Amino acid sequence: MSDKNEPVENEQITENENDLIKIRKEKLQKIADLGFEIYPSSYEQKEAISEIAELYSGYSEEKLKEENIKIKTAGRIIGRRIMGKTTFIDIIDGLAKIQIYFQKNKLDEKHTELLGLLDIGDFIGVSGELFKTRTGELTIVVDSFKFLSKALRPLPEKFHGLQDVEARYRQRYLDLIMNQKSREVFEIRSKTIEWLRRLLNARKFLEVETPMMQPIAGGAAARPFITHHNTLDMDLYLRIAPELYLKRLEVGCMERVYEINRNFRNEGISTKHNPEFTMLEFYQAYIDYKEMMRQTEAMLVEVVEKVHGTTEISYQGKQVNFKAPWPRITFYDSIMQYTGAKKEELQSRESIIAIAKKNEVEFDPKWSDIKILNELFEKKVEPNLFNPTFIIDYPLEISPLSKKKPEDPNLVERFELFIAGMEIANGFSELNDPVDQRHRFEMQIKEREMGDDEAHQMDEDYVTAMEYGMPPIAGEGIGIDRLVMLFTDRDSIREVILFPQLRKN
RNA sequence: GGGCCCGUAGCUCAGCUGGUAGAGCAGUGCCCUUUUAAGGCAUUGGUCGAAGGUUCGAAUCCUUCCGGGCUCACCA
Repeated sequence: MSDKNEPVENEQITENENDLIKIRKEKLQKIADLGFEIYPSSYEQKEAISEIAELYSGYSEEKLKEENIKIKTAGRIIGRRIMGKTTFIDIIDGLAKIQIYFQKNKLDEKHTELLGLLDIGDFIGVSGELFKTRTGELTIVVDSFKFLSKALRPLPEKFHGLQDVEARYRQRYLDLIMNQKSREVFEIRSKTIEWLRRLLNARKFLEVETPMMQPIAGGAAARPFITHHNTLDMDLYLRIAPELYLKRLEVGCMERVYEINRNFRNEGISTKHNPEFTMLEFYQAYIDYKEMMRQTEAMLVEVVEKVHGTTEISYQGKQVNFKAPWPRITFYDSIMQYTGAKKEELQSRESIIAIAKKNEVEFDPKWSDIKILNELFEKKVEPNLFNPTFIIDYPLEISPLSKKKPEDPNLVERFELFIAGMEIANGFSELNDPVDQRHRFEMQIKEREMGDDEAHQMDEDYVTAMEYGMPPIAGEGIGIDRLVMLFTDRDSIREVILFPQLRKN
């Protein structure tokens, strides 16, 4: 913190320390006084605890005795049972736990003292033979051990673990030590992303990285974060989507590209929204949104199978069946289906308002017809879409970057994928007509002038790129955090993000 | 941002129709060579989120602020 080494500061730290920390510091000093290195730099060739468990837990007591299996491993102490001349210690390496058995008559005087100076939370390296205790637990009986690092602060309680939600998010490291479930969430998160990458790579997609700091924040309807570059003396926006850059790459004949990274949206925080969130966006030339849906379906089914081992998962007490094919329902049909409205009732403003009232969906009279329809969709349709469902053919007005349907220019070739009532993906046949694109941006600018600060800005540079010629493309964004929520049965996005955004404390 | 709920020992929690703070775990000391939420005996530890107010007296009642959870609004 300070490079001045002011004694005042040291005193303050000491004053703030409670006895538990003081005692642990004294123990560390005693360990040093005994001649042990207190922060040694390595403990090499150690075996993973999870691998030891995997390899040998099936062995019988007799077999272990015969084979004299020597083990060297290391980890953090999370439990200790002292019984006079013997001590049992549990250590973990993040994936698994193993029991270590110390016998005083096998240790020299210095190591006996060292054993007494260990605390829960400390790191040790041990070597010894494997055996099974009376109760059948795989255990290492120590013939030597090494002190590796000290925990000056005590870990949370062993039985209840760390329950305080705020502490679990702010001090995620403690959550990961104490709560195996939490650790598993991030294993599944990693696996999910790994499999998405593998499947895309197998389909000859190229992984790319496009700017996270952009002069115009485009590609989605959202308020951006603003930042400033000092040397260039210019304001930049943290990206709300990589979309317009990835499509510039399509102009550059990169036919299949994808990017997995963070987007930033300066909006409300909730159990389903973190200001920074992870999206997979991918674009493929020469296909349309229908083919994109087929590929999405195939890919997600495979990811679920790889990550979960089955296509049926349980989410918040309900079953979600990923088995293909997934239903495709048009935006308007879905509203009719769940509100009981007839087709002609969705045509005029009066009847749309009547439908909203009949379905007890609140709206602002200033809203456009489309916005009221969208509200009907979100309130009456979305919560019912539990098994994976594609909603297709959205109104033009809310889709400024997608291609019109040839047979109905008021609709676009767009789909959104809903699972467990959550929007998981959004994709469309990409608009590649630069004249139409400029016109759409102009429509958005009008929206912006009417007070919608989430409406899209004009991006001349993007239109210019398109004027050089853009092939037919379909593109899609998949919300990784929400997908992981599904796979881990979590109802809050904060449970699947290691360090979710919180107020400063 | 609105509504409801929460903040007490390192951790998990009691105590809250006002009388000045408790338990379990962790810690410390002693006993214990197959325990596993080990056990037994003893024991340390608290600006009761912060600041005001009411009161003879506030962890408890009131106000404001800080932090969190759920929810509504906005969004993915």
